[in-house]
Amino acid sequence: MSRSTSPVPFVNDLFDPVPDTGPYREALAPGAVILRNFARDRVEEMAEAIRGVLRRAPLKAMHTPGGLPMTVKTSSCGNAGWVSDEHGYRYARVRAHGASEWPPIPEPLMQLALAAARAADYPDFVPDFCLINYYRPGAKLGLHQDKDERDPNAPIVSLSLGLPAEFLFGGNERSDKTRTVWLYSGDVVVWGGPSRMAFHGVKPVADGIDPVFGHCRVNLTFRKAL
DNA sequence: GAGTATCG
DNA sequence: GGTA
Repeated sequence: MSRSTSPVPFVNDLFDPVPDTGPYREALAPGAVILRNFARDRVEEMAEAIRGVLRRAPLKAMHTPGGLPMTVKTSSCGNAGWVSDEHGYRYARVRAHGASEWPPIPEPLMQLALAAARAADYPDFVPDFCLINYYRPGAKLGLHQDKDERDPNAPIVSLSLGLPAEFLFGGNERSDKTRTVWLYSGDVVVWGGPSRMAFHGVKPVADGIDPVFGHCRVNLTFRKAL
């Protein structure tokens, strides 16, 4: 009960803890589902894979097309890198002159994305790109759509790691009503079909300590971008 | 346009 | 919600 509404357990939970649940599905919207605890047993493995990517493609603070800095830092792996600057949002197949290629999607991450897509009834999904979003406490992401990918039939697979966060999920228009759900380390959200272009965002992340990630939240979105 | 302020 |  406390887990589904707040990251802070009731005092009673400390004395009479609710047993951890295993993986289960939660409907979010038509075509969209939350796979609770989907990667819970593989969080350390995910962390190690992410560390490997970030060594080769360090996190960077992007700016919006309007020129203002984003609070979230990003990196990329797969066949492109996500770029936001004064020219807009885009996927860059090649890195800046002098830089090596984007690191490939690590195999454990790829396998997790494929399994999650299958569990969410998108069995044909094969991502070619993964965006790494890194949130320090206070970082947030305003309501937006993922609409720069070539194939609108491919879903988005989103893995949450580290500190919990409130995720906003709306409809195809910015003014549509949004649902707010807490996402915890190891949860996966998949949206596609009628929800593929749904507006979504993340509220400012509250400080805390995650046993594996410490004072940060890391979100991975797997996409068919090219 | 994944940001923010301000106005109506 | 539109505009800057």
